[in-house]
Amino acid sequence: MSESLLKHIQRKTELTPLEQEKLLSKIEYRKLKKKELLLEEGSVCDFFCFIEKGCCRMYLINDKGNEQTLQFGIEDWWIMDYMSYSTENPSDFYIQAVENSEVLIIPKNDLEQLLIEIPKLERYFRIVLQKTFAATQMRIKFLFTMSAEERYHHFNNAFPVFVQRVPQYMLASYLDFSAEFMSKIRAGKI
Amino acid sequence: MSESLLKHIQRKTELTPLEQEKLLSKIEYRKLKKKELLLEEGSVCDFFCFIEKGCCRMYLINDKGNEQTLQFGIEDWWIMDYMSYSTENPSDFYIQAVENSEVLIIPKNDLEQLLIEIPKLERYFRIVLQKTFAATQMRIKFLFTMSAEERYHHFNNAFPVFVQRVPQYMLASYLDFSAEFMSKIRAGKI
DNA sequence: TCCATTTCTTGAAGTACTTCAAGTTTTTTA
DNA sequence: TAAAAAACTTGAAGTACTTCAAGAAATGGA
Repeated sequence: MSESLLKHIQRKTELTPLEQEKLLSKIEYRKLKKKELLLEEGSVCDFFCFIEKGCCRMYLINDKGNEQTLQFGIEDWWIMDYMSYSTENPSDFYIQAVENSEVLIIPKNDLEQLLIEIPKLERYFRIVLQKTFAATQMRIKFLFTMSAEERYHHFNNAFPVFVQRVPQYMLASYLDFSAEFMSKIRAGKI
Repeated sequence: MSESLLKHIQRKTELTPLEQEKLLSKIEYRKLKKKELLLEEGSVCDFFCFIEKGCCRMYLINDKGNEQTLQFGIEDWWIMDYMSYSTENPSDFYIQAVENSEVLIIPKNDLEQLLIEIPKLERYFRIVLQKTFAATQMRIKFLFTMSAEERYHHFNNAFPVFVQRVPQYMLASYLDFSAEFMSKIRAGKI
């Protein structure tokens, strides 16, 4: 427990044993059952969340009452509502375990303190965020340039294992089309 | 020149005069004429770019030969292709001055060195990236939940001054609809 | 100040999706 | 291991856009 986060950090920067200990002392380990919520619409996202095992997603419920998935996260990814974290306004989103999962939570107050006490963490998060944003720029490119069917096939090719792990209706909304349309694409009826 | 970047950094972390000097020695100041390109599809984005004055955009040319704007940047924003920067693969994008602009360029090699020599810069970029990503999460929310007309009105309300500065057809593609549809929305014909 | 270029507008026709409703299959739980 | 819940499928009807083509208006450069 917490091994995977330390490893992930160690791949980008080296923490001393003391720094590791300091970090670990602020981390809350949590098991989430499938479908369990880590964040609900209306509450403030006052933490960073690292996924050790399993799969989580961030979603919202739209005007028509349907869920739309904005992000997925699996092992070694961080998942949170950055806007709510930064402004401390209530979140528009839910964060939910898609599978039984194990996550590490760092409360905002602790994290902000840790970043001051362990400047190497700044480097770690800078690198993580830079990669995350790079991936998001590409995602927007795909959303802008590909048809629904193209997005499905592209995602399927790029992350075949991942596609097995999540229900199709969640993937459909992540790719920004309806679950029914996903069915038709898969059946080759398009 | 370069004052605005130092100020921007100083709002988030304090650099010593020596650190400031070190940073400035690696910065290339560039004036861009309206329409001038800073990055072209096919070349590697091997720099970070800070906008001191003016307005730039990142766009691509799609299958049909149309430009689609993925990002805008104005004073005090960074604009680049993070994926190309990180992988050093050729970019899919163009970065272009929308107005006559003044930008600061930090070449990748220099920046990576600076980040090691001046750890406080890690903090600065971590904060910048965190804000940028927060804004992008909201943008995806808007793209997913709002109609074209709603996106237009929302953007207009949120950034009225900015809307004056860019041609409508660029804004239309940024909001992910056609220039013609933008015209119809504005004319109230929808 | 005039010509060229860029940007914006309009309407008509087409299309890539969505929505709805109902039924089927798969998975989970007791 | 049966019942309940969740996930997937199908077809028909609707709609929010796009595309095309042509012209009008605004802007920029010599």
